[in-house]
Amino acid sequence: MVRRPGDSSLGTAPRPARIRDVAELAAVSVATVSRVLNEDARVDPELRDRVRAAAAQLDYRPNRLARNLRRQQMDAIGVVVPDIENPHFAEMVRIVEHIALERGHRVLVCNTDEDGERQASYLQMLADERVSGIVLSPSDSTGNIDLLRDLNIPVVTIDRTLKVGGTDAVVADNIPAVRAATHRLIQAGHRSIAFVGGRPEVETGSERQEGYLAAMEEAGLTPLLADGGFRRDAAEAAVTQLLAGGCSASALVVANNLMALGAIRAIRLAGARIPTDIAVISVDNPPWAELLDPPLTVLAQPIRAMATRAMELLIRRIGGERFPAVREIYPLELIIRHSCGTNQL
Amino acid sequence: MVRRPGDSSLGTAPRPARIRDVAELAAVSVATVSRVLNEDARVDPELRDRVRAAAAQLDYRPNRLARNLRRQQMDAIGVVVPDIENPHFAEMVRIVEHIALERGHRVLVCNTDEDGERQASYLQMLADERVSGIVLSPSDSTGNIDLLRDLNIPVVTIDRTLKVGGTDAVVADNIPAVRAATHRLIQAGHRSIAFVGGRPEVETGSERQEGYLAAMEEAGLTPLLADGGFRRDAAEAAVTQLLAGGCSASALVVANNLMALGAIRAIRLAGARIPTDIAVISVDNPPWAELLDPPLTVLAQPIRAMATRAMELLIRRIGGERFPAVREIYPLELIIRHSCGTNQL
DNA sequence: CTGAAAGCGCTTACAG
DNA sequence: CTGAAAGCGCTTACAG
Repeated sequence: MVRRPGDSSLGTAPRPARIRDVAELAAVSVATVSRVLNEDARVDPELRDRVRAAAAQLDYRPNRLARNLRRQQMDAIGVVVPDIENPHFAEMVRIVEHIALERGHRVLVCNTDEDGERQASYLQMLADERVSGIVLSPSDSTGNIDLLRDLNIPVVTIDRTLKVGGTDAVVADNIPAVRAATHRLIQAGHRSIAFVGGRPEVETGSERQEGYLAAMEEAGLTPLLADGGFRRDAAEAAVTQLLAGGCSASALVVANNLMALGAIRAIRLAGARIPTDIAVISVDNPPWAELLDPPLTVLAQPIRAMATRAMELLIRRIGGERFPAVREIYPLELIIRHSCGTNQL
Repeated sequence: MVRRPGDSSLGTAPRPARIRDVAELAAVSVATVSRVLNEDARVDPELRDRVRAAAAQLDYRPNRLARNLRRQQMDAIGVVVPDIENPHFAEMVRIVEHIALERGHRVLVCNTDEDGERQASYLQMLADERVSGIVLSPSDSTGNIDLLRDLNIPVVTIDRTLKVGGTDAVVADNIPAVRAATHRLIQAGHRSIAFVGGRPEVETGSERQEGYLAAMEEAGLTPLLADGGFRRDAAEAAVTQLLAGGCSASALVVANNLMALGAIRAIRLAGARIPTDIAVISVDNPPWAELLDPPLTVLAQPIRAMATRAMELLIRRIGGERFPAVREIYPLELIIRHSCGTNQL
């Protein structure tokens, strides 16, 4: 049994009006209704008003699912980040979203939780739903982008990028920044400096480690790597183990803000003091960094500029513009606070 | 001109295979292909294998947009939160997402940024796309849920709830918690206690304020309200103004963690010390609370339990289960650290 | 168990 | 400017 719009027997909600209902009420064709609603072609003003009135009267809302099928796209931008609990990415999402909404795009946020499989499945989903574009900060730099490319869905990567080329990338200049920071610790007299690293299989992880290693090597010092996997708890465990191992590290370079939290906690629990016993420098500048005890010395990333640029590129691609893939690199800023030893750097 | 699957002239990507192509290759009907792919009815094993082989050979992926239209739903759970940069909601999102994925649901995250209009437009979008259910933490408690109800899309609210009844709600027991915390400050000798509040038009905002007011009134003390709008910067400005106004507040009750950051910063900038000059208690227990200077006394919410319960309810609703709307209330836990004065409470 | 056919609700060449 | 009609790619009663 097919229910008609008017047919609202008690209990069940009335079936929503379809375009055909509007057409009938306005005494025009469905094509005309469609045109009016999409402000498409020039339609006779009188018909336009009739259609609008009919639509209003029936409380008509176009069925998006039908439109999606017909157009083979869902008209939204997907934002895929590795860890929504990381304030760095949370801020990025907010900025991207703000710009997208401003430009009339809807946005869908997906959190891959530093998991390659989840990334794959979310990208698959966004491809299946035919989003118009994707801002991706990969959990897995080997991520498969082919399906997106086949479907002509533009992707711009941000913060971290993909192994395969061909997509626009907006990244931070990690290597020199971490190298310089490590170098300054060395100049301040530190000889035993450990690196609390994030997943080396990801660009930011490997680059930050590389920067640290370069500085250590230049100074002829032995590097000391602790694996924090970009996560707070893992970093806490790694640093606890480091300290328990009788290691004599007098300084720590930490690869992101979540791990800084874990590292600091581990140091405290071990009864050591910052910066007296152990100096700390971390990447990222979350709002609480300056309020910590002691205030945290950081390498701040220009998230707003990066996110803005990424959206600019994506929107141009969505608009069909064609240009060679760009890779843009933004410098980090060293903000010296107290956790690295006052004014020592 | 219609392009056929095989027809991949240079340059353009080959059109993706459709169900009909699979059917032809496997020499069965499209109905059979559909059945095999949906593991629907019992299909003859031989046909099944043929279909699977054909699908694999053509690298067939069902067109989700067509399926969505046919089924009138997109098979995903929408998660709508007021502020993705607030670690409280970020954690909630992660837990909800984890459970959803575990149960085979895809998830779409939407951030309404404490904005009623954005909430309306995201709910509209999720309705239009026919998600199977929504976890909503409202930015605007007057939010319109009717369209969701008309479409039979279940909604459960979490943390904050809606004015209109009829939806399941999982909330924290804000009033007694804030009242008790305020009361303890009073017992510790404080007479001038200010409240840094979040948007009173939202449930958590009004309830926390109510708890504070109740305690003050019971003690015959004059309340002092500062509006922080649940935002860090606004709270910093409000507290700065409070202190500049020559107010003699010796303690602050802050309604969420973001505002605590702002309040602490304002106190520092004003040259006052915590807890000596001003004691601070805040709602929320983000990971950095214990690492602040001084460690922050907080009212912690059982986010995991709340999010888990919310998902349980939602999944039952999605499964078609019918039961009266529930409202579940979870207690907060007072965690005493140093920011309220050592052991004074 | 299997297939032919209807239909989900739009959009968009095509003709007039 | 307007309408009749085809078609987007599936799913699912219905018959056999």
